Amino acid sequence: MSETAVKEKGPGNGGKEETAPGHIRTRNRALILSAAEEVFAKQGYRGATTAAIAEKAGLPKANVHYYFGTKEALYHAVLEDILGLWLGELDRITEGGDPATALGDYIRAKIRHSRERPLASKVYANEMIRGAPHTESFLKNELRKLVKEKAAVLDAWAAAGKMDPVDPVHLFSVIWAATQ
Amino acid sequence: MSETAVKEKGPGNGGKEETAPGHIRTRNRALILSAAEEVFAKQGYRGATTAAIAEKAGLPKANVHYYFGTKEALYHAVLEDILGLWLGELDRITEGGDPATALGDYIRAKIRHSRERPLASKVYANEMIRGAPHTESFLKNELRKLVKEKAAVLDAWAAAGKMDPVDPVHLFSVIWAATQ
DNA sequence: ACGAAAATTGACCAAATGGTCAGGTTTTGA
DNA sequence: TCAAAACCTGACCATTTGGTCAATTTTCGT
Repeated sequence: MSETAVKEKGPGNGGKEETAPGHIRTRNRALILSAAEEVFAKQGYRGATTAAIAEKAGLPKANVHYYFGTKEALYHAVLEDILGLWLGELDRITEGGDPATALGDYIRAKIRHSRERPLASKVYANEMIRGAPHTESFLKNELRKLVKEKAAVLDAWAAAGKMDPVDPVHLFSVIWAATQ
Repeated sequence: MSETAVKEKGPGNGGKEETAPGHIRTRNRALILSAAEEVFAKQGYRGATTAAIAEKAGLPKANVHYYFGTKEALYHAVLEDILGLWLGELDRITEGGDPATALGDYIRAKIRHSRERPLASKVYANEMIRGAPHTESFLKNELRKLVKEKAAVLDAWAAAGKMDPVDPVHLFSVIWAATQ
């Protein structure tokens, strides 16, 4: 066919549109991550298929692999999103405060998150049922920095006699397990 | 090879052994169900493979299919075991008692079950995450009788003004969801 | 406008998996 | 003892699934 009007592309391109550099990458990754969260939540890791995720994202399967490589890596990315969000709430925990109050606040915030983003919560519930095979590696790598910060706070509290010493990784695991 | 001693069979056959009629069937089904519960618990429905279940049961895969037909049917049987156990505890719920006490007792018993048979609990946790696709059919078929009995009790309580009327299926679903 | 980089995707694989089956062995009941 | 029923299982098979690739188009920086 002779191509007369080959303009018109993906989703509703009116006239003006963002022209950011990595724009497409950003949008598609978000699209895929969102779809993946939903499918992983409902089907579990093995139950989720890259094809299903791709369809839900409105993209061909090969595109999913283009952006995330493997299913494993995609799952990893989804978990990173979730854990990052949950750990982000830890900002409020500082040496100044008191452990009981701070942790109480944190747990409340965490429960609110579970309500507001139930899919994320379900993904993590599945992860825990399987024995949380990725979580430890996470807290010791990607999120190590944040964990170390908060570990310092816990240590300070313990040193000040405000609480018993605990392993932060273990503490968060328990909290997350309890707030499913 | 010329076969000299073709005796010796499956698992450790010493000398004397049970001779019940359906003995083999009973033992192997139990073996498979137990293995299946473990694998379904840790891997979820899709994650569980019939090969893994067979290996854990110490039997060839074809044998698993011989006894249970399909993976779906095996999963169904595992769920039936679990739900039967949980509903069995309902014996204590009779019209004589008082709703708050009886349900309180039941919930306590249910929580104890979760502690004593964590695998069963995990299987059901997975089932609920996926939206409990089998549960409704269960309560309306295999376990219908028991459910109807208890529904009668609940109705009697409601009629006697001891409690608000509720749909029993919904009530149990909520309790089970809450006691994960 | 133009070449490089990024993005897209249909067509393929190899491996994994649920399931089948025919032929053989063991149990069981009479 | 003997035939029927139950049991066993290696070898297959069809489908599904994660993943790859090369050819093509689109976007981007200059």
